Amino acid sequence: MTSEAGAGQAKALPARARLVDVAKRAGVTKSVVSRILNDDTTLRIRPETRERVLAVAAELGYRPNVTARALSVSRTRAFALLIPDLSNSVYAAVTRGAFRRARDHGYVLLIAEDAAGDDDAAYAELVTAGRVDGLLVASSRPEHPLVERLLADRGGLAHVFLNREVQGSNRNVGMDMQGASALVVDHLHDRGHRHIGMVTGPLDLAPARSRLDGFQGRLRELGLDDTAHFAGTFSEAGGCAAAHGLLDARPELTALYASTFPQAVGVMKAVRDRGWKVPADVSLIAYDDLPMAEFLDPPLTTLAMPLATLGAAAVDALVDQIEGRVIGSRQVLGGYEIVERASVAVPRV
Amino acid sequence: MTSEAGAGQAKALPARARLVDVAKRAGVTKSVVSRILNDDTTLRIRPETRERVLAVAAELGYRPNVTARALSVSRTRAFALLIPDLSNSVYAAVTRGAFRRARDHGYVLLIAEDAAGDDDAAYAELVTAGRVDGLLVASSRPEHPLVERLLADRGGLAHVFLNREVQGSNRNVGMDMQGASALVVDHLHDRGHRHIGMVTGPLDLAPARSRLDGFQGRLRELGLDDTAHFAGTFSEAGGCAAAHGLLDARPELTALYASTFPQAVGVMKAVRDRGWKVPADVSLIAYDDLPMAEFLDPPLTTLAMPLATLGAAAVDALVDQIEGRVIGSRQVLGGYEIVERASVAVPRV
DNA sequence: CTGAAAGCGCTAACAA
DNA sequence: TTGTTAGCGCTTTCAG
Repeated sequence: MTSEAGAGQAKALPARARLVDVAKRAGVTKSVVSRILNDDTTLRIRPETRERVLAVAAELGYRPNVTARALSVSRTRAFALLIPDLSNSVYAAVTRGAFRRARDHGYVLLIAEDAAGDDDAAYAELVTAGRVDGLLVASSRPEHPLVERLLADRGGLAHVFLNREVQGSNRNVGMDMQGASALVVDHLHDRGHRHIGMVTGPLDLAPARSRLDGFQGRLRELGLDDTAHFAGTFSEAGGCAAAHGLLDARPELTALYASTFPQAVGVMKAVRDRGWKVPADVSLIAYDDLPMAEFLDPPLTTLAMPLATLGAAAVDALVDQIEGRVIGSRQVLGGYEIVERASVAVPRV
Repeated sequence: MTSEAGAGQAKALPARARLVDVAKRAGVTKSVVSRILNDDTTLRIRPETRERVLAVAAELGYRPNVTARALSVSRTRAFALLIPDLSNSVYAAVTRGAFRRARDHGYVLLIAEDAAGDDDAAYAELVTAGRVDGLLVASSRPEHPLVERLLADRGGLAHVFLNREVQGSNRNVGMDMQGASALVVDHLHDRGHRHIGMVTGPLDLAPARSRLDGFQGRLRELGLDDTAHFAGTFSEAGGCAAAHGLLDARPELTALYASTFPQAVGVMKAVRDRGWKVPADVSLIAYDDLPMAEFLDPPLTTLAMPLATLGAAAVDALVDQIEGRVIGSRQVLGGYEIVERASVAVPRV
């Protein structure tokens, strides 16, 4: 056992060393230690003193108390990432990217589920209570009370919107969902498909809308019909229902693009329900890639998006905002690709 | 610079009201307001004063600064839930249960991914830095550095282990995985199966072991062979490989029990690989239920576990620990059930 | 019934 | 090159 804290406390546990403990033991004052540890550049100090302080800090296993520091500088060095649905695996990648980057910037990333129904529970607990310096909002609910609050309260809390366009917020960070969706169309077109339909998300959600725009845009450029699409919730059930609706209305379709992985799973069920087969009767591509894709029947061809990069970019934007640098929307360019598996084939005859 | 705040700052934003602001406006002192707001029972105060204070607090939208409070009482009123893999949807339910209960107890729940490879990043950031009062450890890694740290550092940070047995920790909170696994066996047995195999997780992980124990125990009670099991990682790939291994060695098996939802998806692929069908050739049940189960082919029969209850129970245990009440391991009893879909049939002939 | 004051652990002017 | 001191916003004895 090392440190053993300090003097002979009766039967106290080896309490955590404080700044003052380090200072005393090193024969200097708190402020010196503080400045050394935070490597204050304006500090002129004798190298030996610095060494001594550093040594003592290490010996005592000193770790600053973030609470005290936060109170002092009114900065918590924590961000919160609000995600709408924890059970959606896709957010895991975003989270990891964001977490690492935050760490590099010296921030912790707290994850919170911003579930509908909980109202602004997460917001209230974290933000209003002053636990974080900034917010990464990945929620896609359109009339989210939080959004209005954030927008109204300019100059208030730093924040960015992730993967969605909040009009006039000037704080959106996104990926090129449109370009990626166009790539899906190209992929299908290259393999001979001329009747392509899309299962979208609820069209009042910006991300759903963007994917559709990219899809339709390329279709038009290609001189193809762009009217075959049907909305469903972002879930297996939503995908299933939408696929049925779409296929009922447009039996000529030979390929489908699902806006979401779970929706794609629902689509697969829908085509089975109709006694069809993927890809013999309809080809299918899903937005977002997950390990599970490989194990579906057939293995699902997907569009892998640069999720971790998105998370990291969002953190960068937030840090820029906090440190008073430029604030503005940004996009992570490229980084997406089709991962071919077996759900796409040439169109049936 | 003094406190000042309230006074005529040049172009200051409507800064957040502090305790002292409320106090001044109500014509009392900080301490009174503090005691009223925290409803200190030892406080004897004139009802009208109390009303006035409450009114002013509401009017000013006063929200205590948690940082300051934390520094003062050395309690953050936050817990961290460490989960091993954010992309595993199963944790979402645990998280929700824990979050709500924590809220009821007046705590926020911070979620962190305790990924292998990040080493103890999450631990260091949250715990060592003193951001939380307690830890809910759902990680299942066996030789986790964190576990040893927690165990060694008794009297240190409050913590519970969720859904796993850490020997001698006396801080485990779990579900009846054994009873649930026995129920799976019964379900299969009732439908005529006599040759039942199990795809387990890595057997050095306690949760994997418990499920196997329950499975084997009931098999033995039923006078059946209990030796058909094969381990794989907790993933689609692991399930697939294990199923192949198991079926190669034991072709007589007519039913399989997968320890995990992703594994079950892998198992389904394995049986397809072999040109077999679920459930005609082999029946299949998965531990854990997810919405997706309904949409697989065939819809997967699952064992739904009381995940939210587990999360809540873990929080209760943690709170008990912190408030100096009994500490001890506990189990949430029952709460599990088979949700029948279409992956179980009578044994092939 | 209410106020004064000390202090939680740290940072940051300002002195020396 | 280092020390002093005044807070950050809140809780909590202890007085009055």
